[in-house]
Amino acid sequence: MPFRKNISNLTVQRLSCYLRTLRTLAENGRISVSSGEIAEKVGSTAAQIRKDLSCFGSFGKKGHGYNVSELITTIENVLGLDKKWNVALIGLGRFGQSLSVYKGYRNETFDIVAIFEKDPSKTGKSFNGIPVYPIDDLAKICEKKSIVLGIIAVPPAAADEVIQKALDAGIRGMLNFTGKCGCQVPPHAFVKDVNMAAEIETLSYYLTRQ
Amino acid sequence: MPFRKNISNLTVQRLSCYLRTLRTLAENGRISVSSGEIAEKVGSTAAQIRKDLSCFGSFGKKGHGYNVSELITTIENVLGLDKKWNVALIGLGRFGQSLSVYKGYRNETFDIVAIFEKDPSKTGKSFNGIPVYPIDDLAKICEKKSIVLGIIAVPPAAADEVIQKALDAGIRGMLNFTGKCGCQVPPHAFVKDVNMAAEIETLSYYLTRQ
DNA sequence: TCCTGTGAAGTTCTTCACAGCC
DNA sequence: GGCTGTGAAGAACTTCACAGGA
Repeated sequence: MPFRKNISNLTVQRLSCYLRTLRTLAENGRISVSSGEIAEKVGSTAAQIRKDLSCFGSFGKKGHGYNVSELITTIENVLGLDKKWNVALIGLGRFGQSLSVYKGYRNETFDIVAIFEKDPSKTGKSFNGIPVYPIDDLAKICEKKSIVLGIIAVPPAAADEVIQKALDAGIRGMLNFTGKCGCQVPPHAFVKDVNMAAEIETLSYYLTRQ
Repeated sequence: MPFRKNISNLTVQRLSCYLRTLRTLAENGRISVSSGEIAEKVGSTAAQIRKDLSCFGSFGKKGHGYNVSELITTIENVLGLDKKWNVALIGLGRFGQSLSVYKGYRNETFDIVAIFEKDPSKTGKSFNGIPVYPIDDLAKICEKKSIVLGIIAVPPAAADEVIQKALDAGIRGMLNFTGKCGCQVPPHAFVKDVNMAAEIETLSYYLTRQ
């Protein structure tokens, strides 16, 4: 994979969105697509799409656009989706429970293979077919199951402590649903804050100031 | 509220994060706080905090920092959180069900007062204490209950149609959990895409390319 | 003619650095 | 001394515009 430029954070996020659109196109039997058409479907501009795609090579055909299946393969490869990621869910409260059943991501790529929970009454059994372990077993199980991704769904007050435990267990990427934002991690690790309160408060702002 | 500058999208999102930190400080009895301390807690820089706050006035005390409770009140006012928003949840599949019980946002500000669902076997009763209506009643109920915010939790293929219905019903702000991104809406309306697949795929990228 | 790929220009966002005030 | 508020500088991102290939 020729990485001709640094791919920015924003570009990475958009690639994921392009990918979804391309998969839909592929399901509908489409062979090729132009940057303008992708732009229309994802609510962006043709120039933005081309700039983003140009970060990792030139494989469009001038005058004809991009080959849909080739572009899907390329983006999957860039994003590292061409392998399977074992994921740990930490926290089996109400939101953790719902995340364990939510399949918004592709199961063949991201698979929750272990759940960790503090409350001993919940551990030692399965939830939704996934074994539930005490949180103290994090390091042991993560190593055994090759887990490097985590979904953190504990209360905000426990966020820092749990994230630290996850780091110690070798988890290097986390989706943080705790609501606590900006938790510090070392440079080799990544935490993405997913914050529904912030999202809905942003809407409140726009509806108020308009 | 003196709006001295346009507040950018990014600033608005950060305000929400500052607010959460400030509330925690207030609960701990803190009276004042410096931009540097907020920055440390949210993982940002002091200059960024000051720039963001300067958008809507100057109320820090030089040499002393900001008054915590005053800043909370101001940010709540800026974000429009000083009133109650009635919210509609559209889609009562598994993820919709979990969103209806998830209280990641403040209930005194955002209150789900109606659920809408296509499947007639689910309508006409309550779920988690919230009445479930057929989706065709959207306009009628939204007007009756003064609903202008919506949480969309239907399958991606239905996203465009449901968002259009919500717009027609007078809903002007939506959290879009469908996974379909970039749905077009008129300029007076706002859709925020919340995309767990994109978030986790971004992590995959960073762990792969490192 | 159509559409890509890409420098250049334009815009937006962040960081710097310091005057000013407590 | 400590910390805010803010122009100015710098960095990052987006859009423009056009050369060039199919």
